[in-house]
Amino acid sequence: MIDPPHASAYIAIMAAHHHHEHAGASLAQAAEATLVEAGEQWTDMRSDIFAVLATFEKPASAYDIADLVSQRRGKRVAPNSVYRILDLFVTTNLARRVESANAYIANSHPGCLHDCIFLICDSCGTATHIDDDALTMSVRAAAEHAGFAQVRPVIEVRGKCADCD
Amino acid sequence: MIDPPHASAYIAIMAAHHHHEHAGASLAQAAEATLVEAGEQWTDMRSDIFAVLATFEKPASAYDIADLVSQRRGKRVAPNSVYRILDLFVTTNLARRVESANAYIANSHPGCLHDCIFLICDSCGTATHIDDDALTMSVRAAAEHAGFAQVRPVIEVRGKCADCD
DNA sequence: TTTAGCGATGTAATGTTGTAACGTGCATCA
DNA sequence: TGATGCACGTTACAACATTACATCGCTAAA
Repeated sequence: MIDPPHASAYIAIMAAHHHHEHAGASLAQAAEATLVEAGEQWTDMRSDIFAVLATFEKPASAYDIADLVSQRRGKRVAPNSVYRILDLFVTTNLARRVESANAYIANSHPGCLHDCIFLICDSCGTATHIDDDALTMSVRAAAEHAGFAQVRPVIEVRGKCADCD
Repeated sequence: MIDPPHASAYIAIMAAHHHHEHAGASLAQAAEATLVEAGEQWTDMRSDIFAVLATFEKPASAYDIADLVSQRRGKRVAPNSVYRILDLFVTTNLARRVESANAYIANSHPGCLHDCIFLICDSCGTATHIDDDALTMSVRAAAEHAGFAQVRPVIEVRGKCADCD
């Protein structure tokens, strides 16, 4: 009477569900296109912040980003400004906030919107993500069944990654 | 080839899976028993902090708790002390940290350990939780499949609750 | 060509959340 | 009675986030 875990289901999905995993310049281009598509401007500041964010493979705090962008520009950029732009990125799906790390990470496939599941290593801090729409849809369904609307799932898993284990 | 959402599955579980939902004095007793069981002391300070935490129906920040406990005792209790005890509560499963709110909430059924899914209303801040072991096990399985160990899922859903919707 | 409006960014201050380091009091037990 | 261990106190600070307001540059209407 209790469903088995969905391991087999998500393997099938991972195989079935292909989308572009951008990196480097390709990613920046995709990000720019997405922002413009959303009616927003792709400014130097936004470009720099996205570039810095994209270099991280672990979630980056707004302050980390502020420091690096400051270096890059030879002029102090206040956390404030970074937050503004990160918020924009999050709302336009160019970046994600990792709640359990108070930090942000670039979305490697902007334009393609779905909930994703982050895996964050407690040792090395690196984050990967997996896309399992069946699973995230189930979480949404459960929340909606409980009377929630305008649902935004936050699904993160802390643990030890394969390298650190 | 893609599993349907598990709405029906979790309904079955909610019906099948009964455990005590404590409240008030009963909850405090259960908390005390659990702490002692874990080889820890149930001190006045811990009792006060748990009592204050349990009065909230929305996640409470360590600072909120510090203020109320300070009032209750007529003497300033530093956030520091509150954090120490909250950490203890979290490790002993008397309380949970709500990552997306940087806050804590009493576990209404300590002793019964499983991952739970929090629903937090963006309007009124109230939090409820649902227990869907099939779903949380699936999340665990997905993370483990990706090579993660010592997995600790963080599953929270932000949205509008039925009252605020 | 001014100038009013608007969006993006700068600046400063402040608020909130979380930790580190070290000291004190108190119980237990050799 | 002195050593040990644990709980808690105190202070300082680090990290994360927001608010309010100023400035800059572009563009569109006067």
